[in-house]
Amino acid sequence: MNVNRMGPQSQAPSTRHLVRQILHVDMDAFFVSVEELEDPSLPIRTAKRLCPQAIFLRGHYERYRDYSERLGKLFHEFTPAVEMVSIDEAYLDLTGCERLHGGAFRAADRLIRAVKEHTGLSCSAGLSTSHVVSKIASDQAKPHGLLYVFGGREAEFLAPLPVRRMPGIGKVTEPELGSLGIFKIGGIRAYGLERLKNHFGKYGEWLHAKALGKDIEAYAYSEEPKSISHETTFDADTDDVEEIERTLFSLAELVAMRLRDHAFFARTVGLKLRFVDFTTLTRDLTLEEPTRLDSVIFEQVLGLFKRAWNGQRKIRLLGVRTSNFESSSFQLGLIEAEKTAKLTRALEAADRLRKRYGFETMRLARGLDPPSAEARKSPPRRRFFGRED
DNA sequence: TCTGGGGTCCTAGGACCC
DNA sequence: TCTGGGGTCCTAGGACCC
Repeated sequence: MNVNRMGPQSQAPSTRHLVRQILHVDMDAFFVSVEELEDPSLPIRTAKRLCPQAIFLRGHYERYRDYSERLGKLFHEFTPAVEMVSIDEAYLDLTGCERLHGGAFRAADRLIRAVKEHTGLSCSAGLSTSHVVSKIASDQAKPHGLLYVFGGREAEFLAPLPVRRMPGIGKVTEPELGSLGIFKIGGIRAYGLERLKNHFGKYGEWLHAKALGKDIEAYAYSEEPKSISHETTFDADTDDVEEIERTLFSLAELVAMRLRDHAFFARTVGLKLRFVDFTTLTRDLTLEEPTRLDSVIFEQVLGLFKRAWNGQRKIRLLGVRTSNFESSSFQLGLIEAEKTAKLTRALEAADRLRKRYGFETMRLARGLDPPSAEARKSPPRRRFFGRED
């Protein structure tokens, strides 16, 4: 393992004064590595080189999630303060782990070895006093390395790096900074807080703090999602109303299922439309009555769609989004409440079947494809229980 | 690179209220 | 009647991330 250190080449640092020690762990080529483990015969490097997106798109999400969960468990053996921020990435707060692990640096080193040992996967990690710096450090440490940035040396570590390395600076902000003569992270700091604020508003403050290696937001990572959405791009652009409605219904089903899974009611439902020419629009609607029912979401989104589309331009992509969650619905009239509860129970039963046998086993009539000429002649395929194989 | 799907956060304007 | 200022909620869009 490559062990790089920023700062004095002395021994591993002490956490005696309880300086915050944030570790960012990032898996190396996660999807590809999992595939290799599962099927070593796969000439995956060649495939990846030829077609970098293919593996990701056709990937095995279940498989990746399994590995991700195993990693999460392993991380928890080091500290209870684990934030999985994506399927292959986590922050661990190692502050004050002196007694248990002999210091954050040693813990980080052991963690990287443990990941390899227990899952066969390799990862990289950055350790510092803040989330931003650790994130950038883990990136610098790749592959299979650990980079520690000593407390007090954060800004110095960041200064020579190109601005694009900073998470939160993308393809729009990079040239904008460039037009101000700022190319390195150190340049952000040198430009000065006031001028940054004049130019970028609140984002200017954010930039300045990040350039010094400081976390600006509390990083209060919440387990609960703020929005749930599904979208799909058609194989061929379409203006076929039936196909559009069928698709919206399917998307509404997927979204509603996940709402019930989280025990959420959504107050706001939204539509996303992308036309042939790639122009994209969104429409939101806030309901009086929060919902988690497929049919309600579908009806509302369909309404939005009808108002937003004049039938002129063909459609490339449709999306259904819900947000503004509440944990319970408003008080309904007694009869209404009973109906809704019944319907919800039925849908939840359907959700359980779907989980067990796959989403396709249980579809409401609206979302199903129309029967093909073949199917109309022959007996219908059974879609309720189990698969046919 | 002719462009997939799931998210987060921010801004800005308008409606509405006091 | 015209005027002010502040606050909240809603909606649309955009930048960015993995």
